[in-house]
Amino acid sequence: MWPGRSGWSPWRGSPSPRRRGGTVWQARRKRKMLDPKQIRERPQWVEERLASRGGRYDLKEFHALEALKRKAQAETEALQARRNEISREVGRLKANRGDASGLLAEMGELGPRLKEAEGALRLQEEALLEVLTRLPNLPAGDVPVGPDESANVVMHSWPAGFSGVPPEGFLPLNHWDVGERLGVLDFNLAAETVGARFTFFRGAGARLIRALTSFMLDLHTTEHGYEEILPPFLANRESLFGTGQLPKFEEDLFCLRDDPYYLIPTAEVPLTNLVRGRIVEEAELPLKWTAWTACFRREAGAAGKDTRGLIRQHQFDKVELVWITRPEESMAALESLTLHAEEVLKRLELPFRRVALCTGDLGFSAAKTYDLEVWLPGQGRYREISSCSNTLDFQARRMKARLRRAGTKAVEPVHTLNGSGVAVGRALVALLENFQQPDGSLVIPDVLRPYLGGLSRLLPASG
RNA sequence: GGAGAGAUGACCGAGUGGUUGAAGGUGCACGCCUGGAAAGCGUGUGUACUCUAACCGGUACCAAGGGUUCGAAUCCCUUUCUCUCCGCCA
Repeated sequence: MWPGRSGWSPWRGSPSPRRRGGTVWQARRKRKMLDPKQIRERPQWVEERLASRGGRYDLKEFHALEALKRKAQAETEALQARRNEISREVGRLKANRGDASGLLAEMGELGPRLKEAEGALRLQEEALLEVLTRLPNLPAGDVPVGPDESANVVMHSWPAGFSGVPPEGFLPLNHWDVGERLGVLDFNLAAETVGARFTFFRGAGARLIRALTSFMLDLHTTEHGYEEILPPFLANRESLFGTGQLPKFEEDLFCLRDDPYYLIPTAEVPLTNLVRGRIVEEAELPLKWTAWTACFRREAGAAGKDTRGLIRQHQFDKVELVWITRPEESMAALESLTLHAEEVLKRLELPFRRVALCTGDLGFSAAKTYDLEVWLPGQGRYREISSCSNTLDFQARRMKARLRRAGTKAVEPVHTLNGSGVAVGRALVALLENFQQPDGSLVIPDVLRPYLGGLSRLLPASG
């Protein structure tokens, strides 16, 4: 998928990571989230779209700050223009042995004023950006409006006519009971070694994780046209800002103590940032990347939720899908990407449904999101196993990822999309709950058997 | 971790204080030429903010930040990254 002909590579010449907070802030000064012009020119429309997410987004502050900033900019630039003019004239006079003392005197008076103006402008810019970068993306026009997940809309289910009713007289167990009966999960050991929300996978459990991962990556690379990437599991502030985790959601991330790096919460971060700061030729799009990574999340706001089992862990494996597209094709790309994630579940024979998230349930960076929810018979309900989003140009603006139209000089932000294809830990959960047998064994779905040496069934651990 | 060398536009690569946003080349676009193409010739080709109805302008940006100076890509300091050698190491 690399445009090899042009020698384009995201690993060459990428911007330097920023270490200190101040430097990051500097770098951020030029970054946008929503298009500020749009906010200025269509304030009411923007405000309404934001309001549909729920919560309060007061744009009055933005407009006030923006006006102040532009005033400061005009003043500063007028002084700078005069400074440049004087410097040029001084140079000319000196070359001709003329007298520049009058100009130098003016400069002596202008210098401090300029310095002051520049400082004021800088403060205005920082204040403006502080507000701007914390505004979420605008929901797309076809996103159902609603306050929370209760207003999400089920698009379709698979397989058709699936009822979720288990066979007569069979009570499916929770996956943690199945996992412990099979001897493939050990939560206690993890609690001793690290703490809550970690797991040891053992024996066939560990191998199943690996099999699921390989199966997904193979599917996406050989049939869906993605290039496989194995990225670093750490990212710097700049990258996390680009995808929208920072500055607003710092408390959700694990941070290293002695280095300015964070553990990635999703491969979306390193993958999408492959185009950060780049201008991509139109002909190179779309770019489609897939990656397996571990993902790390503090789950700071989830105390007491899903405390048992694998559903909500601080570390989990995920296969991610990322597209970089031209603006006009991103909505079609979202459909393709979501179908690719659905294909994983179909081949694993896991019942699922697709849900369109409503405005109130959208993530910070997303303009439109489909969740795939897999059926968990042990819980008797559907649970999220994949989330596929189109961020439109939101992330692209933050990370200055642009495309140049063929045959023109014009550049514009690309569109970025991401989706799980799918969450590996939760896929194992679904496997354990859906393929458990009344006799305590676990049947292995056909597509995974080649990855497990032909193994077709796991038997309960003896003793 | 130690020593050294570097970081300039889509790419390569000049440039050590004064109309340099930046020579030259490549690439790209348009035109000429051609039956068509190649070659050749000519012209044009950064990003962002701001101003304007538009044209025309203004400002910033030569890794990042700070300093010296009337004036900095160019001098000084700090940081980051890259490369080479040494050390250490999966």
